Amino acid sequence: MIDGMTSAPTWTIAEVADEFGVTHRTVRHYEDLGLISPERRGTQRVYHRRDRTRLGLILRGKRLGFPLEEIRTIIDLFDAPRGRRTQLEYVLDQIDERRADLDQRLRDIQDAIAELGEFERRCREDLDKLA
Amino acid sequence: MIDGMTSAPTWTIAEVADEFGVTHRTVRHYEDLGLISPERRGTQRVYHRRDRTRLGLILRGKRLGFPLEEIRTIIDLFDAPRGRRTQLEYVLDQIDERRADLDQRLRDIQDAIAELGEFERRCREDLDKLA
DNA sequence: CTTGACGTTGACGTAAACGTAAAGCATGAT
DNA sequence: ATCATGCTTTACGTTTACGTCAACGTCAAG
Repeated sequence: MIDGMTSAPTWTIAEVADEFGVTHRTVRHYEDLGLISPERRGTQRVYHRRDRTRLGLILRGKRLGFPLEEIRTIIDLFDAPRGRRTQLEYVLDQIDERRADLDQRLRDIQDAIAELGEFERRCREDLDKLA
Repeated sequence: MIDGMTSAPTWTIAEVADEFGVTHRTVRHYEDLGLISPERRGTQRVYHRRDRTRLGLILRGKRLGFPLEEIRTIIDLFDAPRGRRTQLEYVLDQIDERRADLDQRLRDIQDAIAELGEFERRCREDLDKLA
C-alpha cells in the first residue's frame, strides 16, 4: 500500500507479486496476455483492487489447470458489457459451457478422492494384518 | 481386440489410442515417461487391461491439470509393493499429501461453480429487466 | 513379389508459461 | 552529485507435452 487511506489503495508490482506468491515476471506475463491491465503512472505500473481480484481469479484458474488464454475469456466474461439482450444471451450461453466443464472436473475430483479413500482403507487393512 | 475370447483380451496401440481419444504419439509419450509399459510381442506393443486402467487414470489426472511426472508418482503409488510396515506408512503419508491437494482443488471448483451460479443469477435479472 | 496398412524408432518442431540475464530510467538517501 | 533500489523493456533460454516428418520393419492381400 502507498496512500495513507486518504483515497483508494494501490499497490506496486512487487507488492502484488509478493502477496500472491508469484514473481513480478509472472504478473507482467499475465499483462502481456491481456489478463490484467494496471494503470500507468508515468512508466510505473499501479495496481488497484480490481487487478488483485483478477489476479486471484487467474491463480485459481491455474490451480484448476485452465490455460491462461481460456482464463482470460472467462474473467473477461465477468467484465463484459451486458446491455443488449443478444449480449446477455451470449454470456448465459458461455456460462453454460463453463459450467459443463467445471462439472466434469468436479466429478473427476470426487472420483479421485473416493478412489484414494478406498486405497487408504486397503492400506490400513494391510497394516492391521501386520500388527 | 484380437483374441477371440480364449484368453485375456489385448489391444494394439491404434485401438487404445482411438478408444481413449488420443493419438498413438501421445500413448508412446506416456510410455517414454514411464507411465505405462505395455508388453512387447517382438517389436510390437501389446496393451492389456492393466494398461488401459492406467491410461484412464492418466487422462483423468490430465483433466485435473496434474503434470505427467506427478501423475506417474501417483499411479505408481497404487502399484507400489506394500509388504513392509515402513512401506505402508510411507504410502499412507503420500495418500495424505495427495488428498490435501485434491481437497484444495475441490474447494476451488466448488467456489468457481458457486460464483458462476451467482453471476448467472445477475445476468438473468438483467435479462428480466429488459423484458 | 510388390503393394498397402499398420507398426517401429529417432529427431526436430512448437506452443504455453514462465525464468533469467542485460541494460536502461527514476527517485529518494547520503 | 552519485549511489543504491526498484521498476522498466528487450530478448533469449527452459520445461512440458506432445506434433510432425523421415526412414525403416512386417505381414496379409492381390
